[in-house]
Parts: sequence; C-alpha cells; structure tokens
Amino acid sequence: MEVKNNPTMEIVILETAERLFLEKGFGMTSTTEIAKEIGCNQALIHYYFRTKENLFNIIFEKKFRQFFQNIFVVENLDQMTFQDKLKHIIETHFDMVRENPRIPLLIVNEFSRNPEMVATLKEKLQGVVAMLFENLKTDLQVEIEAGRVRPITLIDLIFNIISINISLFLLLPVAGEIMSLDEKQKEIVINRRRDEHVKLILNGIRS
Amino acid sequence: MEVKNNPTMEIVILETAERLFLEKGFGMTSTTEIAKEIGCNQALIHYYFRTKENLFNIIFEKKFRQFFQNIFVVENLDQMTFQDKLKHIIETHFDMVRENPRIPLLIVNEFSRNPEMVATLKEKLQGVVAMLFENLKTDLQVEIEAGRVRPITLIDLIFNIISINISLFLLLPVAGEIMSLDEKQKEIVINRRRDEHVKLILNGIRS
DNA sequence: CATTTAATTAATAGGTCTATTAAATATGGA
DNA sequence: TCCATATTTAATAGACCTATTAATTAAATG
Repeated sequence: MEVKNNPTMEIVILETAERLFLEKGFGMTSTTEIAKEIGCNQALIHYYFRTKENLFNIIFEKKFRQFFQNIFVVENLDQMTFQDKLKHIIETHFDMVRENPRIPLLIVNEFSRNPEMVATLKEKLQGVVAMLFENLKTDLQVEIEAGRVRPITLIDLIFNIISINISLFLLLPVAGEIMSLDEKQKEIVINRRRDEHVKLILNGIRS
Repeated sequence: MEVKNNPTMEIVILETAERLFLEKGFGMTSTTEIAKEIGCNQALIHYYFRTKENLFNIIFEKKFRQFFQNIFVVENLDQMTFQDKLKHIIETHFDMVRENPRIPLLIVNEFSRNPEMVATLKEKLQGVVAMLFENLKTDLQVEIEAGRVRPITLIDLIFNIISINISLFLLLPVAGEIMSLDEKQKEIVINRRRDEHVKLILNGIRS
C-alpha cells in the first residue's frame, strides 16, 4: 500500500478556497474560479473534495471553531483584578477579530443560507462556552455584590464585548468608504477604537 | 399620450425582489426565482428593470438611504438633558434597526461585492451626516468641559451606538441558535438588550 | 369598432456552473 | 524496467442563469 498522500495540492485548494469564500461568500465563488486562481484543472477541486458544498463545509467548520473555541483568553489571569482581567479579555478578543476580520460575516451569511450547519456545530462548542462562563461568573458576582459593578448578567457583558469588537471590522469597510479613510487612517482608527472599547465596556458596567 | 402606468406589477416585483435580496443576498437570488415567487414570466422582470443588477441597485439605494438618512432622530430634543437626548437617540435607533434587521448585512455584503456603489451613495449623504454632527457636537463639548462626560469624540460615541445596535440583529440569528432560543425568548432578549444598550452607552461615557 | 400602445408570455441564444467520466500523465515500488 | 496506483486533464452532460426577441394578449383611445 503505497500512500502517496501528497498534501500540497489539497492544501493549495483549501487555502485558495478559504480566501475566496471569505472575500466573496459561498454563492459568488465558483469552483471554476478557485481552479483558475490556482492555475489547475477545475475537476481537481472535485477530485479532492467531491462537492463545492463539502469543500465549503470543511472550511466553514474550521473557521467557526477558530472563532469560538478560543474566543476569550482566560489563562494566567489569576492574580489580576477583575478590571484588568476584563481589559485583557477585551484586548485579546479585539486582536483575534482583527486577525480574522471576515469570519463573522462568513458565519452570519452562512447561517442565513443554511441554519442547520450552525446547529450542527453548536453542540461541539457548548462545553467550551460553559467552561468560559463558570470561569468569569463568580468573579462578576463578587464585583456586583461589592457594589463595584452594576447588576448585569455575564451573558450581556460577553455579548457587549463580542458585539463591539466584531462590528468594528464588519462596518469598517463601509464606514471607511463613507468617511473617505485610506488604509493608514483606518489603522489609526482601529488602534483608537481598541482603547475606546476597553473604556466603553469597563465604564459601562460601573455601578 | 396614453400613459397606462399601472404600477402594480412593477411594485410587486420590487417588493418580492427586496424580500429575496434581503433574505438571500444578490448572488443567491435569481430573476427566475423572483418570477417564480410572483407567479409571472421571468422576462417580465427584465421588461420592467432591464437587468438584475439594475433592479438590485434600485432596491439597494432605497434601503441604504432608509438606513442612513434618518439614522438618528434629533428632533424635539431641545429641552432635554444630554443624557435624555442620548437615551432617546439610542432607543429610536435601536427601534429602527429592529424594524430593518437585515439592511446592515445587505450593505456590508454589497460593499464587498461592489465598493463603488457605496462610494457613489456616500456623497448624497454627507450633508445629512454633517448636520447630524453639528447638532450633537456642541452638546458633547459642553458635557466634557463640565466634567460630566469623559473625553470622547462624537464620532466614537456615534460609532458605539450604531455598533452595539446593529450587531445585536446581525448576531442574534446565530447566537439564538447557539443558545437554543425560540422566537419568544429572542423577543425577551431583544427587549433586555434595548435597556442594556442605553446603560452601556450612558455609563460608558461617564468621566 | 378599429387601432395603437402596453403588458405578458414563449422560446431561445449564449453563457457559466457543478459534477462526472474517461483518458493521459506522473510517481513509487518490485 | 514495468506495473499499479495516484494525480491531473480534457471533454462533456445537464442544469440553471441572464437577457433578448418575437409573438400573444390586454388595455386604452379615437
């Protein structure tokens, strides 16, 4: 049994498809275009991945996990104050979204195309989400009871962080165009917003 | 000159196309499907609107304006405090997004498909945006100088409001699925978030 | 009523898309 | 070297899509 298992072309297809799916979405990306981009025969896409749907699902699942699995970094935070923990969480989440600015749009769009895909993936994440919750829940409770933080559910707090970080990178292309920002100016805005998000969330939960 | 000008079919096409474009986006909606949905011949779409692109552009421009033209209600706010003005702005914007929850996604997606469309529309909005700015800018300045609000640019404040409101309705379909929310529970979440957004923004700019 | 114009349909050209199949080429092991 | 297997390509079926054209039906007008 000689296993050739040359992964290069398979990987090239995955990488190219990932880029195009992220740029243009499922519906506006064709296997023909993926092949043309690579410079290979279009049938090769189907040789390795059988269907476009299957290729997309592999990529989508990977991106979905990538986005939710380590959505928050909650390690080495033990000796910090709650404020500093939260600041650290907001900033690392911000940086993660900054590195993957198109994943949220991919997920939102795919959900309206095929809700079952997300339903399928959610089960695999529930453990992670639950763990994340437990980790911060007691901290928040202590702060609220001490009167340092206004009453707020952990889920609302987390939703605030995710919302504000994600929407920056969702809206920036459009907002940048409306405000006539070039790439350099966008970079400045992003850095200013990073600080602003920390201030907004931290101030926003004060009692 | 006998002008028939029977607008019913034209309107039916516009309404059906609008619904489908909002649901599935430009790329995954075909003129064939629009016609099938209506129950008319597919050529009729092209008779009235010539091209799919043209039909989409008409709808997109309308939705774009609808979303940005009256993005904030800033009338009859004269005798209010800054806090109450802001509360009112956040809530009316929230309600507007709630009524048009799919427009942001349409705009974001269309921008990555065809950035020039947004570039074309921005000029027509700049007057509106500028007026909006002037109206709140001095108010904010007064609050900051009085020490009641931390230093923040008006643009960041507005971006905070738009971001938090839009992202709720962008993310709710996915988040609802992950958290297994039915429609009734979603409604409860939406109402709770409406209050939370006001608290977040108002607290978030305290000095 | 006859005629002109508008609205609608049937038919189709021409293109692209996904997926399959068979043939050609490359690769590794005996 | 020769063979078996893996990879790649060429060709194509079959579906669907956009847009156009010509023909048909409906509506309005004199």
